[in-house]
Order: sequence, then structure tokens, then C-alpha cells
Amino acid sequence: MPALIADERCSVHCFDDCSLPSSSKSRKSAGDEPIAHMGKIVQYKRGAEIFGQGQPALYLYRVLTGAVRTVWISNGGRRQIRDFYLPGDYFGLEMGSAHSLSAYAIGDTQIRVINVHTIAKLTGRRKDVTHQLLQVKDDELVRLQDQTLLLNKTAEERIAWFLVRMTARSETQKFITLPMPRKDVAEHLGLTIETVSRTMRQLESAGLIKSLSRRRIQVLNDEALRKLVS
Amino acid sequence: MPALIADERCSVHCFDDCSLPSSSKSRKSAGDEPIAHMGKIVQYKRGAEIFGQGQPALYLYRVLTGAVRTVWISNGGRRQIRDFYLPGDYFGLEMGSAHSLSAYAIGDTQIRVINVHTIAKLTGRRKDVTHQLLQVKDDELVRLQDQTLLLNKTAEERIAWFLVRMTARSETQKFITLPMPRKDVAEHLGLTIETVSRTMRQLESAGLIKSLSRRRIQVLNDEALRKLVS
DNA sequence: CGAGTCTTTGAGGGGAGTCAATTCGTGTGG
DNA sequence: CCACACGAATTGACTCCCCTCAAAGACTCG
Repeated sequence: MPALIADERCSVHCFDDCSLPSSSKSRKSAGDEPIAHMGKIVQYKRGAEIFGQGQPALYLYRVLTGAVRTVWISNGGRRQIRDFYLPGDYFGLEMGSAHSLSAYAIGDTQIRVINVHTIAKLTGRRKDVTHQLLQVKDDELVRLQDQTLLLNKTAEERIAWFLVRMTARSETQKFITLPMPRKDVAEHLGLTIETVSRTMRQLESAGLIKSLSRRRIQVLNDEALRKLVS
Repeated sequence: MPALIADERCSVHCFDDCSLPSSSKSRKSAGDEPIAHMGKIVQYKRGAEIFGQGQPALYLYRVLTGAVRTVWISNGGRRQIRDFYLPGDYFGLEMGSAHSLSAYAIGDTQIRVINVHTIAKLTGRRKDVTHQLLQVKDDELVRLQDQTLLLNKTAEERIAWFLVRMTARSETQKFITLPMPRKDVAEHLGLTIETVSRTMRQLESAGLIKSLSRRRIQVLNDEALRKLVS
């Protein structure tokens, strides 16, 4: 196993480390993220596997730029996209010693790779580290819970939920840039790409959103969108 | 907050403490369950709330007799049965400090209530306690993962999955006793009670199962049932 | 034995999947 | 810079599975 040493080296992209809203709304201040700048920065090419299902979980990851998808493949071979991780998000933290899912870079992606052993050593004397570690785990559980709820909803509700969520995680609240193709969105929401496309068109006809380009969406009526999620 | 003291008192029902197969197949030996006999035994009446969503999570629970359902109510008011817990199963362990869901006794139920603080104090010097605690958390995560997969399947696959799962958790592998009404099964699988009923009839017509009574089911073709889950 | 709940069964409709064709967008090479 | 090619995305027609609504039947408990 390669020994990744914690360093404080900061790349040109570090400017956004503390400015982006995280997936969870329960983050109080941006200052109490001791893990945020730990670890080593690694570049991943488009489509590259970051870790695979069943591999030992040795690192905690944090997206700096780009985007990541985690994929769960059931024993029956069914493929499901568990979640997307955007700049500022942590992923790769597992309950057990092995990864229960795989992670791939969606586009070219820059990631901080933090040795969990390094974190574990800190948890003893650094209470803030322990706290953040639990926070990261909580966020992960919330993601999972959200998805189980999601799968009982209609296509329109799912798409609305997805858009609202992406809006909340985007720095520009009105314009969303989707890093992933339609296929990924569909597999994440438990729909087909055709239904995703149709439902989005439907929301556009209703005047809730506006499709600027293939991967750019403008939110026209944020309130109505949120009401659909209910 | 009521202080529940750990005791080793064992009721007449303790005979099955280590004999029942747990939800997870990764349980090695029955001996390494130090938490199994901890805590105080409490009786719950049919339908009684064991804990509620949002309440502080102070205890770990273990079903001795009867059955428990955990219910998740979304902010939109949608109701979803997260899972059922049978004799031998642990529940109520949360990542954070508050319960993210509610728990109810399905029938009259006997439960061991273990103070998490008592466990926490042991984790320092008892490695087996720590290990089992992680195991319980893992089991919970697996339950959640299974359900997300489930909701992308057809009604027939869901029912088959449910029956196979109940079979595996039953001491008599061929005869299943469902402690919960059809409504609970439906809400757990994301179906309606009518679809549950129809699909079961369909499986019975195909010769896979036989409905003995309202809540007793005989598995005739276990292999075919498992193949449906795939 | 009867009231009430739980369950089953039926008919009909709607939403999402499937299959197939077209358009759009992106990257490549001339 | 344009033409081409390939994959991604859209759009349409059709089907099917499950939900909805409604009624009848079965079990449980007083």
C-alpha cells in the first residue's frame, strides 16, 4: 500500500475549498473543516476509476474540481448510480474495511486523497477532526436515505428533486451546469434516458426551467420546482 | 433521561439469543456477540412506539420476541417502512445523536434496551464490543442498500426478494410466519396492498409458494424464488 | 353471531418503459 | 473552415405494469 503523506500544499484550485456550499445544509461555519486541506492532490482523467467495489478502503477523498459518480453493482449485475460528488464533497468513506461501491471521474477531475490512517491518528487528540468525520458519515447516510425516498416518487418529482439538489450545490443558484450525461442522471434516478428527456422538456414547457445547452440549465421558477419535490 | 442499567438477567426467552440466523450472512460464530445479553428487557404492546423520529438516540435495541418496524416520514409527509426487525436483530443505532426514523412494535414485543453510553464506555477496553458495534452498523447500511436496489425492480421481484429474505431469517426454512399485515409489506416494498396480494397469488399459481393462512406461507420452490431475485 | 378490519378480486386508466427514427452536438480529418 | 461521422439526446408510437377505485370475501374479536 502506497503511503500518502499529509501535506499542506495548495494548488491554484484551492480558492474554492471553503466557498462552495456542501451537500448538507447542516454545515455551520466554513472554518471547522480540518480535513479539507489534508492529503495529496491527484488528477484523474475522464472516466478513470478512482476505486473499485471490493477494494480496501484506505483513503478519504474530496473533490476539488470536476465531478465523481459512485456506482453500485448488485450481485445480479444491476447497475445503479448511487450519487454524484461535486467540488467540496467528500466520498469514499466506508463503514467496513472494503469499498461497497466503485467511484469514477466523470470529467477530468482533481481530487484530494487523504489517508484514513492519518485521520484516525488525529481523532484521538483533535476533537474537531472526529466531529467532521462523523459529519461526513452522516452526510453519506442522508444521501442514501434521500435516494430510497426518491424511488417511490414520480418521474417529475425525481427530476425536480435532482434539479433542486443540483441548484443548491451550485455556486450560481440560477444556472446549473450538469457535469454528467443524461444516462448517468437516468441511472441515478431510476429512470430511462427517454423519460428524463421528456420530463425535462415538460418542465421547460411549464416554464419552470430553460434548457440553455445540453448541459446548461437555467432555473426560471425555483419555488415551483421546490413545490414539486414537496 | 431514564438511566437504564446494564444487567445480565435473562428471561425465559433467552434460549434463542444465539440460535437465530441474523440478517447478515457475515456473522462468523455465535459466540462473539458481547452486546447480545447486555441491557434491560422491556415489553412493548402491539403498535407501541419504541422511539420517534427526531428523539435523542440513547439506546441500542435488540428484538427478543415479536417484531419491529422502523418508519421514515419525509418532510413531504410520505410514509415509508424502512425495515422489519425480527428476534436477534439490532436496531435503533444512529449515526448522529437523534433518531432519523421511528420504531414501532408490530405485535406484542420483547426487547433488550441497551444504553449506548454503556457500550461506548466498553469500546475502549473491549475490542470485541467495538467490532460488533461496527458489524451492527454495517448490517444497517446493507439493509439500506438493499432497499435502494429493490425499488428499481418489478413487483414480482420485490415480493420474491421479500419472501427469500424472510425465509433466510426464519428458523424453519420452509414455513414463513409474517408478523406484519399486508399494508406494512406494501409500504416496505413501495407497492400497494392490492399488488402485493395479486403478486402473491400469482406466485402461488406458479407453484412457488402456498398460502397456508393469512400470515403463514409455505415455500414450495425455494430455488425458483431465488432465481426471480437474481 | 355479527361488527369491523384485513384481504382478495375485478375493471379501468395512467405513467413509465420499450423500440425506433430523427435531430443535435461534438470532435475529427480533409 | 467546412464536411463528415459518431455518439448523445430528443421525439414519437405503442405496450405493459402497476395504481386507482370499487366491491366482495375472509378472518378476528367482541
